[in-house]
Amino acid sequence: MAITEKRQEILKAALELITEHGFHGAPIAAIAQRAGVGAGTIYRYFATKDILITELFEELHDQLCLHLLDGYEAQQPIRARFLHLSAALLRYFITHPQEFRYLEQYFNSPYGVEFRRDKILKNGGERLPYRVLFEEGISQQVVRDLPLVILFALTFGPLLAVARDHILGFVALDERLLVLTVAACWESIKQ
Amino acid sequence: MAITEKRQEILKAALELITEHGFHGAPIAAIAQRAGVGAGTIYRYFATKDILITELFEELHDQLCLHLLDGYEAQQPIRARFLHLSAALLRYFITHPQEFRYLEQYFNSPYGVEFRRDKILKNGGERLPYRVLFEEGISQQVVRDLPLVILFALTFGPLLAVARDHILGFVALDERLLVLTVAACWESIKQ
Amino acid sequence: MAITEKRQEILKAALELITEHGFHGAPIAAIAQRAGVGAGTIYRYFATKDILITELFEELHDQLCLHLLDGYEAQQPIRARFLHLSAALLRYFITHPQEFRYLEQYFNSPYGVEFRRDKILKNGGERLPYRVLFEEGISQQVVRDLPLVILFALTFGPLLAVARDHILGFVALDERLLVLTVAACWESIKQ
Amino acid sequence: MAITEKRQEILKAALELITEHGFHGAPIAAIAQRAGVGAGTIYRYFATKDILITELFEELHDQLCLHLLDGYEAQQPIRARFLHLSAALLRYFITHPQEFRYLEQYFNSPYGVEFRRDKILKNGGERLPYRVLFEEGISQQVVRDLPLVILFALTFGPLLAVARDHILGFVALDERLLVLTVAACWESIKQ
DNA sequence: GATGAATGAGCGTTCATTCAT
DNA sequence: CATGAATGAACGCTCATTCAT
Repeated sequence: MAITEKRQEILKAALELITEHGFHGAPIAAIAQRAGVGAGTIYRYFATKDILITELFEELHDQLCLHLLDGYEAQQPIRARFLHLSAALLRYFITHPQEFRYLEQYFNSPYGVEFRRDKILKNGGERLPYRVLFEEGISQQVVRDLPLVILFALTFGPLLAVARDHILGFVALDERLLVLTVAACWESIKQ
Repeated sequence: MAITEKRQEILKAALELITEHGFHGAPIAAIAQRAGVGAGTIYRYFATKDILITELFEELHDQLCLHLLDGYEAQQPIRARFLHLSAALLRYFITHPQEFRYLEQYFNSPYGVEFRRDKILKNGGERLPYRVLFEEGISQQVVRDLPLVILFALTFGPLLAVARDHILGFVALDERLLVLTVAACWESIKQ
Repeated sequence: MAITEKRQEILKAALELITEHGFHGAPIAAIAQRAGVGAGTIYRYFATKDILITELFEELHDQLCLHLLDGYEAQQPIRARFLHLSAALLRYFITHPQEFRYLEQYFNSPYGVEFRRDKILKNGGERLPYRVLFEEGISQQVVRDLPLVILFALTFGPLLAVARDHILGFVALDERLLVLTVAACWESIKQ
Repeated sequence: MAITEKRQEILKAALELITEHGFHGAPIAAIAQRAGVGAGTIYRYFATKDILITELFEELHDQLCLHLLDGYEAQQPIRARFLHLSAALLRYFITHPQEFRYLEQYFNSPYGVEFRRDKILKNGGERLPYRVLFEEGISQQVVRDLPLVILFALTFGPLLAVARDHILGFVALDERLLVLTVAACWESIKQ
C-alpha cells in the first residue's frame, strides 16, 4: 500500500465511523482497525486526533468546492449563478450523505466556529464562490444590502436544514422540491 | 438551600459548563462543583447525565415557547404573526445567548433528531405555533405550498444561523438588521 | 408501629433483598424502602450494615435451632436422634427457602468463617445439639471416631447441598428422597 | 514480559486478591497493581471483570480435572475409582488452598449456579468423571439408586466441607484422616 | 426518635497517546 | 516505517453513612 493510499484509508475509515457515531464515538483504535492499519500508524500521518478531524474536514470541503464549480460560469447573471450553486450544493449533499453529515457535524462543533471566523469572514474565503457572488450582487443592487454574514445565513441556513432533513428521512427531496427550495432562498436575498 | 433551589443550581451549572465546553467537556464532577453540591447529589435529581441534559433542554425549550407567545395574537394575519414570532425568537436568542447555544447544541446532537421527529413532525407539535401558522398560511394561499419540513427549514435555518453568528460576534444584530432578516425569511416562504 | 415491629420490618426487608440480590446487591436505601422506614432509621437499630447482616443471621439461626429441637427427645438412641434432627433440618430448609439461602450465603462469606470458629468448635456450640450427639455417639462406639469437624462435614455437607439443589430446582426432594438422603448421611458417620 | 506471561500475572494477582478479599473486595485497580500492569491493560486480556472471574475459574477447573485424571484407570471397579478420584480431589485442594478457595467462592456465587446447571446436570458433564462413575455404579447395583444430584451432594458436600475446614485450620487433615473421610463418603453412596 | 437529602470515596471501564520491538 | 500492547487519567455512577430538620 502506497503511503498516500494508507492516508486515504485512514480518512475513509474516520469518515465512516465519525459519521455514524460522532467524534466521541469513534476511537482511534476503531478507525485504525477499519482502515486496516495499526493504531500507532495513524499518528505518523496525523499528529493528534484533532488534526485528523480537521484535515478530513478540509479534504471534504475541497471536494465540495470543486463540485460546486463544476459547470459554473462566472459570467452568468447573479441569479442564475446563485441558483446553479445552490442546486449543486443540495444535489451534492443528497448524493453524498456521509460527507454532508461530517461537514455538518464539524460546523456545529467548536472546530467549525474557527473555520468560519478564519475562512469565510476574513480573507481567504475566495474559494467558496458565494462570497464573490454576494458582493457582486450587492454592488449591482440585485441582492439586498445586508452584511455578508446574514446573506450566508439566509442561504446556507435553509439549504443545510433541508439537506439534513432529507438525509434523516423527514422529507423526500426530489428534483422539483429541490428547485423550489433553492428558488425560495433566492427570494430571501434578492433585492 | 431549598430543594428546588438545588435543582436549579445544578441546571444552571450544567447550562454554563455545557455551553462553554460541550456535552462531553462538562463532566458531572465539574457540574457538581460549579453548583456547589457533591457529585452524588446530582443523581438525586437526575437519574443519568443524559436525563439531566434532556430535562435542561425541556426547561429551556418551555421558557422559549412562553417567550414566543408573549404578545402573540392568533387572530392577526399570517404575515404579522410570522414576523412577530420570528422577531421574538431572534430577540430571545440574542438576549439569552447561553440558552441559545445550549438549545442549538441539543438540536445538533442525536437528542435533537429524536425531538424533531417526535414533536415537530408528528402530532404534539402544537406548542410551537409555527406549525399552525404554516398550515393556515398554505390553506389561505398566503404561504407557498411546500412540505412543512421545508417551511421550517426556510424559517429556522436562517434565524438560527443569524442568532449564532451574532452571539459569536460575526455580526452585530441591531433591531434594524433583525427586522430585515425576519422580513427576508418571510419573502422565502410567502406565496 | 412499635419499636420492635420496625426492627422486624427491617430484618424482613433485608432477608428478602439479600436473598434475592446478595449482600452487595441490597443497598441500605433499598432495604429501608422495602421496610417502609427512612434510610437513617436503620442506623438507629443497627450500627452498620455488617451488624445488620450479622444480627439477621443470628435471628435466623436461633429460629432454625428452635425448629430442630421441636419434638426432639434427648433420651432416644443416637441413630434415631440423628435421623430426627437431620430430617427436621432438611424439612425446615425446604419449607423456608429464603431463610436457607440467607444462612447459606452467610456461611459462605467471611462472616461464616468466624461463626464456625466461635460457635461450633469452641465452647458455646451446645445450642446446636449435633455436637452433643456426636460426642455421645463416639463414646458409645456408635459413631466413627473422627474429629468433630469431619463429622459435621459428613452431615451438613450433603444436607446443605441437597437443600440448595432442591431450592434451585435441580432435584425435587419429596419425603421419600429426603428420608433416603438422611439415611445415607447416617451410613457415612455410623461405626 | 511475554504476552502470555502478562495474562498469567493478571490471573495470579486476581486469584490472590479474590481469594483473600472476595470478588467485591478485589478491585480491578488492585489486581492491576499486584500484577504489575496498568489498570487498562487488564481489559486487553479480559473484556470485563466478570469475564476475568469466569476465565480464571475455567483455568482452575481445567487444572483440577487434569489432576483428578492423573493415574485414573477407567477399568478398575467402581469403588476403587471413587476412592481414587475423591482422595485425589481432597489432596489437590489441600495442596492448592488458594485454588480451592477460589473455586469454592465461584461455586457459591450466582456464576456457580449456572455452571452446575449447564455442565453437571445437562450434557457436557463428561469431563468430570464422577458422573460416568455414578451412572455405571447404579446400573451395576453397586451404588444406591438415587438421583445424580443427590449422589453429587453426598460426595462433594463432605469433601468440600472437609477441605475448607482443613484450609481454615479447623482440622489437620493428614493422609489417614483423608482416607477415612473418603471411605465414609463411599459408605453413604454404596448400595 | 425518625427522616431522607447530601456526601464523596470508590468502583468498572474507556481511549488518546506512547514507545519498544 | 509500522505496529499494537501498554498506559493511567478521566469518566459516569453507586451507596454506606451522616446530620440538619
